[in-house]
Amino acid sequence: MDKVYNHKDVEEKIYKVWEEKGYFKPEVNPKGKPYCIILPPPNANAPLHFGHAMYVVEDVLIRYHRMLGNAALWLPGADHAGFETQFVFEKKLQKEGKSRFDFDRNTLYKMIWDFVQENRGGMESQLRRLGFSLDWSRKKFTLDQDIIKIAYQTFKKLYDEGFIYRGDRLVNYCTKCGTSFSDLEVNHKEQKDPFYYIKYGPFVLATVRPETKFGDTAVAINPEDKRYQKWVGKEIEVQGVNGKFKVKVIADDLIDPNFGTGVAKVTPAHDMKDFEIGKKHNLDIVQVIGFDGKLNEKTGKYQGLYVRQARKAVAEDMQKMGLIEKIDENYIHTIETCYKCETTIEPMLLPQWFVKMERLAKTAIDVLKKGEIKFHPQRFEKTYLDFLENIRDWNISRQIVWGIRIPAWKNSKTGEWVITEGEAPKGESWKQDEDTFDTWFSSAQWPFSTLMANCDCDGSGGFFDRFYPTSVMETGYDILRWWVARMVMVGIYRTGKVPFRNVVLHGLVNDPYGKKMSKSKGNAINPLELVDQYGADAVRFALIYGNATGNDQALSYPKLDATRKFTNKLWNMGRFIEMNRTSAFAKASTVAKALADKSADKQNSIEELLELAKNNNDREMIEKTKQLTNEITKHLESYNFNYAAESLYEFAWHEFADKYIEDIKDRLNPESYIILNTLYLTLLKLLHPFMPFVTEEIYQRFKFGESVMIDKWPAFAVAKALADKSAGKPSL
RNA sequence: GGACCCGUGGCUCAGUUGGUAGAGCGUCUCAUUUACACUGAGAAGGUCAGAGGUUCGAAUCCUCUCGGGUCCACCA
Repeated sequence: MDKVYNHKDVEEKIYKVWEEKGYFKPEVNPKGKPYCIILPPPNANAPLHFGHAMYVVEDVLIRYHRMLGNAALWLPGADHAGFETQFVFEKKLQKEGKSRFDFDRNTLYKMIWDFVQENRGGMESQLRRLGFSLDWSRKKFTLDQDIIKIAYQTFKKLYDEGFIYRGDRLVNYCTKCGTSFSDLEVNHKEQKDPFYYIKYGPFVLATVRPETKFGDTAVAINPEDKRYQKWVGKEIEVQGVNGKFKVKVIADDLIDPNFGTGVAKVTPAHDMKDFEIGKKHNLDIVQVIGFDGKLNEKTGKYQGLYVRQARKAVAEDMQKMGLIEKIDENYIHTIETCYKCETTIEPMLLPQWFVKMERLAKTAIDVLKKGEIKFHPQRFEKTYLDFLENIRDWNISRQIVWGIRIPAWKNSKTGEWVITEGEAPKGESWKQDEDTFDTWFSSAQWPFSTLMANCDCDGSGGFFDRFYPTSVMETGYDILRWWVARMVMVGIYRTGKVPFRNVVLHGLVNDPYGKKMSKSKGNAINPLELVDQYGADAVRFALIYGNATGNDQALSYPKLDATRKFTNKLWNMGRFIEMNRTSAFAKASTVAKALADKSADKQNSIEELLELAKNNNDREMIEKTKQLTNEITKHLESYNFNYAAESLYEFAWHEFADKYIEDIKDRLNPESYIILNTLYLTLLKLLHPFMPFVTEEIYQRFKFGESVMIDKWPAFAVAKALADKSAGKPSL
């Protein structure tokens, strides 16, 4: 063995062998209990960011369970990331002086498809570099035909059972991106805007949006408000910039009598709350802003102006006409913006496909309360419940082409809608809806759709039957609502079972100064650069060590240095043991020599070793290793990865190397050597889920090519040894 | 407006059911050329943000305050 461990000589070579030998497949343990994690599918089009490196937690779990003898399946995939990807692609088009409107739907789709295919391999090879033991033979893409088919079936089932409606409802619309969004995709931002107190018939009312006045169809007050009660039910005449108009005065308790003047104009077509009021009171809905973000023909001379321009123009004209009583210039309120381009969201009346969420949410709440699903750390249950208990219907239509086109056909003659599993209805005059599904609609089905779309090639039944519900869903807490909660709802709906038993959430990896990494800020660090520099094992260990599950962490170079040194320490412990092999047996009997050849590397149970050990320090070390094994097992079972990593680090370095090896140096004999060797191999096994490469490299050198990856977890070995013993098999 | 997280030695963070404060890096002293200088032995360094409470005992539980961050929210 070389003096220094060099990860560059080891990692790619080992990964290749693992993959070629099929070690990533659950078939490695054909009779094992199924254990399954579905990888949160990264965006097929984008390189990995640091969040993805946190999937190391999943690899730790998978490797641990594989060593326990489970049929461990970690299923990879890629997400088409509908809107995200189309957004990136449109930017590229823009640079070339083109726009999406220059192409028809199919051409555009094909162009994005090719664009994604070009970039797709990058993400997969990056996951390999991190050592992730993913079963690549089972990988899926959200736009695979079989996955699409399953999404269609789910949509149809939802439709047939009354969960889907086409809503004439206000949606969050970004006039720049040209699509609507779900409520989750909208950001809220505080902003200072002029607050106009305008004369409105007999009233004065406050508004930030005088330009929507053309769409007013009522004036509202609180029913308890004595000041204005006499006007309720009456029609009033209002002087506007385009002449006089009449509106009704209504009473609604959504109006806060203490806000502004206690009077509000109601513009159902352009305000979420006004829309609610309008529905209750059967008000007309008059749209005055178009999908291009400009005022329309109903606004007279203001037609063609963008909202901001129109606001200014209308306010100035009102000022001239003496219709403004005062302007509060320091009014701070919250506006909605597009999470992608930051344009102010315009609530728009646009028929969209909605999923009724209330009943679905209830099932997802129930499974948590019944304990069928558990969160680690538990505090995230609160976020989950908060979302589900206040859920609103989910707009799943997007006005983009990159995605799964909604399988809904409208009859142009009758206006009737037909939902299918993808095939066009028979007969003429059917036209398919132009919209595609929200990406999260297909992502929400990922645990079951990936498993349904995988057949089990040994003929023992479908993957779905075998691996669903999956064991663990591990992802960043930032997509708990977007993804985890929706997977639970849709999973239960479609299959009758929870999609996973445990949810493990990891935190964000921030830059070394604790700031969120982002491409636009220029502080994003590519995880692969660190893998090059420190080795995958060190990067993996650094992400787990010293950071409680679910907490954010700042990337730390000193920590990476420490973990890299740790890989070298492990290597040199091995080097010491290897170098002393011959000398330890030099004066030994023939039996001992035989052990030196092969049997010294044999898996021994702790109990067998204790029988062998005559030296008290050896006996103590055996006990300590046994304790460590139990401790690590316990920590992994409770998802306390950092405890496990810390215990391993402390034990390996300061107990095993600093004390035990130093002590044993001067008294090596065949017995003590066997103990040393066995305990060291045990340690490698315990470390393997965390540091797969260095442990594998050493293990294979010690065990003549046998792989630690598919060897058994020490606790298992202990139990097995005990069983063998009671069955009368000889020890050693 | 609501919720959550964080505030522990110079820095980054652990601290698992409450039981005399821990790690890595950094600093200082010493040792050794050793399996490993990507080393070993040892040292200094913390009123655990602040205040109050529960308790025999609180970094840990409760209340409040201050500071940093995140998420949710239809006040026109």
